[in-house]
Amino acid sequence: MTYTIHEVAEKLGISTYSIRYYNDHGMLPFVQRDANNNRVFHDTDLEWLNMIVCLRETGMSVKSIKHYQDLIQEGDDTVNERYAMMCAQQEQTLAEIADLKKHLATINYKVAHYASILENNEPDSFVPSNLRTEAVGK
Amino acid sequence: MTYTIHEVAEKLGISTYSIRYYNDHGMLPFVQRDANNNRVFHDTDLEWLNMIVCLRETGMSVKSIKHYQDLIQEGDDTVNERYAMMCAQQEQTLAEIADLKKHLATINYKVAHYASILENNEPDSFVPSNLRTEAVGK
DNA sequence: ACTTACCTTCGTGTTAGACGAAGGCTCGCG
DNA sequence: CGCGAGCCTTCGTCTAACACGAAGGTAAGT
Repeated sequence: MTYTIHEVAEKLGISTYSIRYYNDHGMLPFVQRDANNNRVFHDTDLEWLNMIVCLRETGMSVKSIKHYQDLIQEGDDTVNERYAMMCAQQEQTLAEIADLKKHLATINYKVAHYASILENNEPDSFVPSNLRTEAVGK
Repeated sequence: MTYTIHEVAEKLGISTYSIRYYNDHGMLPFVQRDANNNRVFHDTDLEWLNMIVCLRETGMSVKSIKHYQDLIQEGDDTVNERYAMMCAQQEQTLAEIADLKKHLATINYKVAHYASILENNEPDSFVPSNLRTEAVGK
């Protein structure tokens, strides 16, 4: 099964620009071409692209992903480093999730605050400054 | 209690560049100055900065945060819109957490994969291509 | 007097693309 | 046969949200 660049873009929810970008920057090597020089994507390419998307969305830089890809090319001697990279990514992602949850709590508080104002039709201004009521509660 | 820009930067874990940037771009108005024109931050400023950090880290653009700040300035008529903004942010953050968790599962899989290779001292290459073994398993 | 810490404006660099322009293939359609 | 569609290339500009250095200035602390 093969795919065009547009099919891949739609399947993975990314733009054709990004795909070309990843390909041009060595993160997605071995993409074949047809007689007209058009990129031809196989399922393994899709899997790799999926991994790229995963790493990007968890905050890994393009440069590091390229390095990771290079390590894979270099073979089994690099398993240690690859392992370390994935562990680091794992930790970082856990930390980011924790961070987001903390921020979510703040946002939830704001939502509740506004909801109560709207429900009670009770204007927010029994204190002089808006700043006061807008302060982030504990 | 007042703080210098450096104290605030350290307290909130952001750079003085960012603070000046936020201040210059209208997200953090009302920051006072002393006789030497140095910024003087009060606790309400810290609270606001904290909110800015929260919104930024959950993906809101500087432009939108500025808009949110403008809405607050405009007073109680804008509570509806502010409520909508926070709800949107809430949803978006929930979605991002879900996304990260999904990606984390992929990364966990990789970590386990490498860990098993390293534990068994079993090289990864009983198949010809590295690509095969590097493919993201379901 | 000197260092330090702050201020200003100006300008460049960075990342990860998004996007348009120009120029050039090739395919299928009428 | 000519057309448009879809792909390709290179080149180049644009964006967000800062990061950072330079230059030039003020003011306080030692």
